[in-house]
Amino acid sequence: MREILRPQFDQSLRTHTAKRESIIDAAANVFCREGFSGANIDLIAAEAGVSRQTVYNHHGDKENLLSAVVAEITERCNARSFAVLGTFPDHPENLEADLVAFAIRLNKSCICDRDGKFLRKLIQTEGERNPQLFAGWRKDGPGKIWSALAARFARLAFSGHLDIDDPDAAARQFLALINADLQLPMMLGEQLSEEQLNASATNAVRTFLRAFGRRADTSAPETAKVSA
Amino acid sequence: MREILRPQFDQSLRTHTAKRESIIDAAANVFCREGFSGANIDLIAAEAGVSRQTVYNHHGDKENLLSAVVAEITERCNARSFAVLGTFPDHPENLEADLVAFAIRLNKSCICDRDGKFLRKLIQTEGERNPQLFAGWRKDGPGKIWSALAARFARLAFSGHLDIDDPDAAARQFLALINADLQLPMMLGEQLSEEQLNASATNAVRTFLRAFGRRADTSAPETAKVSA
DNA sequence: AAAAAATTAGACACACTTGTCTAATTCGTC
DNA sequence: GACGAATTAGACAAGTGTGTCTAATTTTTT
Repeated sequence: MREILRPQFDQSLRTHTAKRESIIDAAANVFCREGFSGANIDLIAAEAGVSRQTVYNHHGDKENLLSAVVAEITERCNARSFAVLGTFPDHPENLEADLVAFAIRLNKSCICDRDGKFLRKLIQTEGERNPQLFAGWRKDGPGKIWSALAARFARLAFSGHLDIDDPDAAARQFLALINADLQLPMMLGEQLSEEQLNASATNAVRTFLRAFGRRADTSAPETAKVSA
Repeated sequence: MREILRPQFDQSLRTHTAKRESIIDAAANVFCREGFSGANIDLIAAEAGVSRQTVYNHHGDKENLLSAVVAEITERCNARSFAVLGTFPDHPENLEADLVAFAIRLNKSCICDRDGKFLRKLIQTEGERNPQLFAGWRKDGPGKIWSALAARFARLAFSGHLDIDDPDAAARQFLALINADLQLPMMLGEQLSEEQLNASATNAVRTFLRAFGRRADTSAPETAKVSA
């Protein structure tokens, strides 16, 4: 039933999966724009450049198509989040600048991009009606990312760069702060400019460091090299 | 055509407006649960305890009903927000405790309540398709509330209770912080417990004051009167 | 080139929803 | 009790969307 018996030439496989991708992509766009009830399979098919029957051949019914879309986007989103998490400044040269750059990366590629927007929107519209649809997201998404980020902050605290009591809370607050200025435009579906992303991250990190930065760093920068 | 010629006895008016309220209320619930496309007028009528025809008599078509619902909820939500804003601790006895209590009030009656949830959800689902539907909310809602809150913080800074450069940014960040821990459960439609609200506000205010509290207060409280 | 598989357009049945209409009924007012 | 307005249940037409089916066509493999 799955993609079987197609080992020798991948020409068809390529177009086959290309169509599959195309359908998922179009479905994501339409679901995101119109919601589940408002989404029209004919429109999805047209937008994907395939016939309606092909959509049904690939994914069964509408519910199933939604599941496939959510699974796909969740996976992409999580992968990108962890990739960005890997660029966390564990050994910062300039803590403020490094955290700002990290925040911008995080916002750009995980929160403000099409997939992030799609997931937020869909979780809010369909999350209550269909909770197990997002069980995977819930499990591997925010939970793991938050604690991973908390671990990074804890390490920065241990190495003397930050002064943090509760790393988990600090991680959540860091994420909340870097999105503070973007919430409203994102809700209204506006496209965020480079300047907005920059300003938001800068504001956020400045406040974050006012709260969690080493007090010594502000008054005596030459005595910064302290702990191992 | 409007509600005219009904001055003498308000019995009928009461039931009339009671039905109107009931319809708006039911419609809000159903729109919120199912989205606009998914909402079913028959279901709204049933949930309001009236016949379908009565719904049409009161509000015309579905689009119109949505407008009425949004207008009603927006008004309620804004009114409540400004009411809570009136309880801001302008002359705090215990700044931390007062801000925590204020944050809890704000979350409880403006953000985590049914109306707040409804507005967020609906703005995200219908805001892009129908922006002028939320023009009123946009104009009188967050914009005014944010600047009003910023003015309060500016006053606290002026009176020496806080150390704030940019009151607007501080206000946005305050709001972001007090919601940091509630975002996820709210997205998933979970009911928030008293403990969660409490902990979220406490965490947020602690961080907010670490960032914007008078530095002097921690080390040398007697030299607090500085700036003019 | 032939066989097998996938895709396509179109028709189709079925269900659902919206918004209107009508006739009967309830309700408040006089 | 009688009148008028509002409400109700139900039928109704029109439109829309889903999911299936078929026959023709294209694409891929042998």
